[in-house]
Amino acid sequence: MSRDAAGAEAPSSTSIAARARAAVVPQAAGYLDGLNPEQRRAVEATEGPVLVLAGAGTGKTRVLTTRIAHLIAIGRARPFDILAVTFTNKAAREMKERIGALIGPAGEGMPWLGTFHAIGTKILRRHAELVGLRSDFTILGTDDQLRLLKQVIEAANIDEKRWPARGLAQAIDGWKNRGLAPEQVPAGEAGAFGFGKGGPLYAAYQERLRTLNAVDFGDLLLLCLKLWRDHPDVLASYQDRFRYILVDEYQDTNVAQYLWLRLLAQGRRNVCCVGDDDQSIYGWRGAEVDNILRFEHDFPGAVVVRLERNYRSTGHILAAASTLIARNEGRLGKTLHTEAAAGERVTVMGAWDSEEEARLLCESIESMQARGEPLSQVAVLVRISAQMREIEDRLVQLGLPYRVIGGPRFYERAEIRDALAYLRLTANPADDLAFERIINTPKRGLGDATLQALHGHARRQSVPLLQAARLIVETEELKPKPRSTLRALGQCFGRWAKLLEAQPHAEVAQTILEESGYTEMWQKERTADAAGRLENLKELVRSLEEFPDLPAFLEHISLVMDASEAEGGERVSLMTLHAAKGLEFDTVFLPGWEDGLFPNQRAIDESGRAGLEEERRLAHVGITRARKRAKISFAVNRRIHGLWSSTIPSRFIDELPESSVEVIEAPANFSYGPSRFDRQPTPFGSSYGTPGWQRAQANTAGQDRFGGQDRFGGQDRFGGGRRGGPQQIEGTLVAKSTGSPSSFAVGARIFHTKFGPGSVAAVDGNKLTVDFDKAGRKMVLDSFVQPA
DNA sequence: ATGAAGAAACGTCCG
DNA sequence: GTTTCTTCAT
Repeated sequence: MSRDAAGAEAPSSTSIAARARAAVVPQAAGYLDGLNPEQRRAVEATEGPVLVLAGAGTGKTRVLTTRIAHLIAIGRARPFDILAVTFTNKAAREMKERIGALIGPAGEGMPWLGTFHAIGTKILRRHAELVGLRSDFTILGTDDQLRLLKQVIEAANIDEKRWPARGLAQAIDGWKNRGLAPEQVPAGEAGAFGFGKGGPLYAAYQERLRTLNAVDFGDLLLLCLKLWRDHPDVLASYQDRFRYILVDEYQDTNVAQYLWLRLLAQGRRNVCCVGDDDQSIYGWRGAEVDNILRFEHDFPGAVVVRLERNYRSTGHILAAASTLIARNEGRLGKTLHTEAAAGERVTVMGAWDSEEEARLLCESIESMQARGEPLSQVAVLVRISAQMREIEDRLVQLGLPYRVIGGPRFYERAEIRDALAYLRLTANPADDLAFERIINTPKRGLGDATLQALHGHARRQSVPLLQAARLIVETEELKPKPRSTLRALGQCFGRWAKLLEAQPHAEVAQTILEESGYTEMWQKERTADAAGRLENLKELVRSLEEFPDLPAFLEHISLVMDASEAEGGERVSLMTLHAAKGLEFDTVFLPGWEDGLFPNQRAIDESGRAGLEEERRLAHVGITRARKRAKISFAVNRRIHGLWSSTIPSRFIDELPESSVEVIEAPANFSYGPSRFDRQPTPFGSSYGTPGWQRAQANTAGQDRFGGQDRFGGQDRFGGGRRGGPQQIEGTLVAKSTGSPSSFAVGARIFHTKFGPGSVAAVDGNKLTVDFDKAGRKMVLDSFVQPA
């Protein structure tokens, strides 16, 4: 009551009492100020299920954080009564900060704000015994998972060449994403891998995990489900504990996460999901758009709030994005609007090939820089990372500083994983995977033969590898040299473990890395990146200091994927469209809008219309990253898998509203001459989108007059090469790929290891267009197929 | 055990 | 075409 009054008083900050109160609880006052009516509704609808459909740039995080602040401020919940789940650590961190800013230190203690995985871990550690684990279980990263799967496959006597561990990992992840334990996998699917052994292999893998006292990422959720199903009392305690549940990015939840949430939400039913069906771009990772589309059905009586007022982009940008996304059928429907000015139109520009596209794009950035635009407000968003190289090359040439966002993650780097393996093994001598990783890193002469012997010994004595090493050196099984090396290694780990009790763990880590010879290994290597690796190791030791002890650090590191990249600096940002979600920039370049690349052919092949719609959402995400300028471009020729092929402008370009788009002609360039646009599509007002045009385009493309890479050969080549060109280029390509044209004829029956049987629909040199019985139409190289 | 040559991938990527 | 992994030979 009195708190509500305080809220109402807040606007009249002239009152002495209000000012005095604000000095004590400064953030409690006025946190609702500045919310628009819809946002306010989303914040104040505290009871029962709520779905907040938050379009791009509509203040989603603000609603989420204000809602939490509100729940605490009006006394509905204490910080530890609230479960708030996000997908990424970054989002969780951000939310913590913003809540802190709203309600002060009171918000610091939100123990249940975190990623699905972090919270799952926390719950599992408390009840590990109930699902057959010890509470100090280790969490396996992707690389460990793969190594383990390889062992499982070999143990089952299956040819790992034919059935790579990667494929099994994908299948298992897929099952886990759908909440399926080995015995729940549908019979039809279980046979999909390794001559019908997919199911048993999954079971064997889980068995191995159990004996290693380890879990993978999927298990963090799956085992929670098992725990709750087998122990209703435990479930009830959590249902009771979480008075309010909030979920960020609900459109990205997979089935397992959905089940996890639903079990918890069945308690008090105060669940608030925030998301945007138009920004669901992780279907290939198991996300189910359906979860958000079905929310009202799953939670009857749900309040649905739409946030459609956009605070980020100008009118034209919003119009372009909205018109585009309106083509999707599977959506709840929102229309973004803004009070901002119309601003600049979205530009669309064609380039001759990807190299020219990169050049024009970077020159455009350069001139923006000259006009005084900060580079930190410029981003280039590509569909696939392979597009990055050409753009990077160009940026380097022009001397424009840039950074790549979402590159290899810190923890995934080899040196970090090696170092972590040392730390893991010190903390947990039973960590066999860590042992295998470092037994011969740095090289110390312990090769396959030694490892084999160790494995045998470990199995016979049923002890972990490190323990086996200590035992085996007392026998005659090994030759003298490896025996003494191994003895020394075993003693090292014993010593380090003791040291851990006596010294600060960061110092011990430093000692471990030095005494093991690991740092020395990189110091001796004089390659360009060795220095960077040593720097990363230092960073690792430094970050260790932020944790109370080594186990806490190891847990953190296994859950935290990205060491937050050093922000700031005047740099152009380069990233994939996926990595761009949640970010915004004044100017956004969107290159590579070509059918096949974007929308990506594979997405369409594998998921049909759903795939196309996801690609369209990706386009929508791309455009809505821009505050002031969105610049789309495409190339007419692009090298795909090393072969030059002609491309067609993305169908998405045609779907943009003409009134918000401006078609830019590439600046005239000496190497082309005035006739360059003769064969260039004019994106608007012509019929280039028609099948006929596309066929015409595809046909001429087969006989390109000049190969992209030779374009700069000068006017001589351009003028003279017009007639002689085609043969020359064709010849080069064929010679470089296989040496002979395809021996397959149209109509021939073939077999492809990945796609199975099919019949040849078209032949182009050594490229075949094949209609596969199962996989549909695909382009493949003839060297990958054999006669059926 | 280490380097060179050959083969295969090459879609997006969080925890 | 480029990169990365594997395999083979030394």
